[in-house]
Amino acid sequence: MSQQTWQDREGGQRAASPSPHTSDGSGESEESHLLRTRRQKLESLRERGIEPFAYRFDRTHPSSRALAGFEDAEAEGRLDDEGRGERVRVAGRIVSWRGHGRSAFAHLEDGYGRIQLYFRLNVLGQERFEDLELLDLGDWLGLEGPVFRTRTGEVTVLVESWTLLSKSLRPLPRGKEEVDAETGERVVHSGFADVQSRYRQRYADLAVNPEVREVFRVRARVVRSLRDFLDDRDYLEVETPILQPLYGGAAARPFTTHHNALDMKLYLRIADELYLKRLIVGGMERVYEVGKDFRNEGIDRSHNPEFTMLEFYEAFADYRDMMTLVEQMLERAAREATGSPVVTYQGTEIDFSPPFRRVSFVEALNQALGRDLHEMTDEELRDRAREEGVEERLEGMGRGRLMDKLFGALVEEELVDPTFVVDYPVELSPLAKPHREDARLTERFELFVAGRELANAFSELNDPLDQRARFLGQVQLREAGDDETHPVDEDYLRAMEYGMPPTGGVGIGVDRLVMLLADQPSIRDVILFPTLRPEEGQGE
RNA sequence: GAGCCGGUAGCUCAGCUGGUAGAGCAACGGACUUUUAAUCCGUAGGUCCUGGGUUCGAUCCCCAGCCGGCUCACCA
Repeated sequence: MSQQTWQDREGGQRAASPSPHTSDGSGESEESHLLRTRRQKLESLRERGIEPFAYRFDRTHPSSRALAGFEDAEAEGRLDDEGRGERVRVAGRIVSWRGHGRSAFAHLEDGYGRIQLYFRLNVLGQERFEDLELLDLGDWLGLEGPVFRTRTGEVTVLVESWTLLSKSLRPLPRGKEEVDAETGERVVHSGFADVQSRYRQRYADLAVNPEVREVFRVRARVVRSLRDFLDDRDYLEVETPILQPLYGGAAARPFTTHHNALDMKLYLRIADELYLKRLIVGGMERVYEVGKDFRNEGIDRSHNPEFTMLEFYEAFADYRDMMTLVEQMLERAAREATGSPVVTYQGTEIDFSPPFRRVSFVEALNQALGRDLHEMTDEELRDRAREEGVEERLEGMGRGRLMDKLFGALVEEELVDPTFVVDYPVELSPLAKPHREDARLTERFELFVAGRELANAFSELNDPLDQRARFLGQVQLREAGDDETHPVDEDYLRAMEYGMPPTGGVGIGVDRLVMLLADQPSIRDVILFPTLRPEEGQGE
């Protein structure tokens, strides 16, 4: 928003009828005015010999400890004659300011909370008190002084000296808030609410909305809990390629990129699966990986193009063993993230206490269809999918995908409490072992919670001949027009030919788990920097 | 992708049947040495998302587009 642009406009028809509020070429936007004012303060600070960007500060007390320390001292009668507790050195960002002539109150926010500051002319001296005029909301300050309690009862640092740690040159989009005297609720009078801006400028969102920081603390606890759970069971954490010459392990469209030196096309992985199972072949009996997968598909409140997946594989286990593991793992994650296995998600209680409900894929779908799936032709399935409002082009879609679409349309949203859907049709699961009792099915389960898929697992297919046949079946589907089929991976087949033990494997969508445990409605709320269209003038 | 809702000051939002915009907070100047949504006096700040159209006149009505949110459908 340059001055030039403004003048160009003023030169147009508007100039014919100038209003008293229209500036005459010296005009600048409010935003640039705010920025300019702060830069001028920065210059003034330097002129007064104050370095606006410090190197370090010795903090003795996080705000929370300064508050607690004073209250302890007060309770134990350790305050001095003037009612003051120990001297503290605190540091943080100025988030409110109330000037009173020869004194001023402010609030300082740090990573542990907030504490009030009290500045007085006769404590700081004329010069240092006047320097305060060059401070702004958002500045980082280090302060030293004794802690006391004000007449209105708030524990406060009486500032005896202060150091500017970093000058803020851009005002934070901070609103005002108060606590309702009657209800005790926090009322935000205005704030940083524009969803797009909050994701785009997550730094400002975090700075202004403390509850957002808490979401990401929960996220860290969840991920640590998952790792601890597996580490406790002698799993080894590994890292496998993100850049892959061939993608696989899921039905999804990949991102592609290019390596210049090798002059070759590379894919960003859509799943960790095939590499982790190669490790099982190699004798690493229990492995897991937490990392980003990338799928070149739509974005909505439960899908981000890059997302975090946990996959773990255990030799000598089958999918029933893995169900038990998943139950235990999620119960622990819920407890460690929220303190209870029962969490409230968007107003609905969800209980992660084992055992989870189990329903058969075919039975659940048969019930929803009112017919036996196995007696329906592909064409009947397609017609039914169309009736149920599946709006995709169904023509090239194989039988498996049709069933999956129908299941998604008819059954998934009913699955609120953690529910294992078990024994998927073989067409849907090219990497899963055939069911030991019904060759039309595979030993596979998906876990649904709150109507969304949270985990996917199977008794891993370890017969290389069967695996090759399944891959070839996928090729046929691709030729029929399905663009989310699994490609043939010869290297993976070679690995399996060396001999792969029976193995149970699980994939868990970590972002979605965090959504549940942090009670967040959108995946973007649990990803610090979600994928967004670039701002104007950036990117392509 | 479809439907609904929205885009006005740095932030949060008003703006009547069409007469070229207001408030609170933030900012700036002033008063105020225990305030806490501090208060009081004053000042400044706008491509009303973009482009067309209708009209004497459009923030407002019409059309198209861009961006976002929600709901529905789908890939974890």
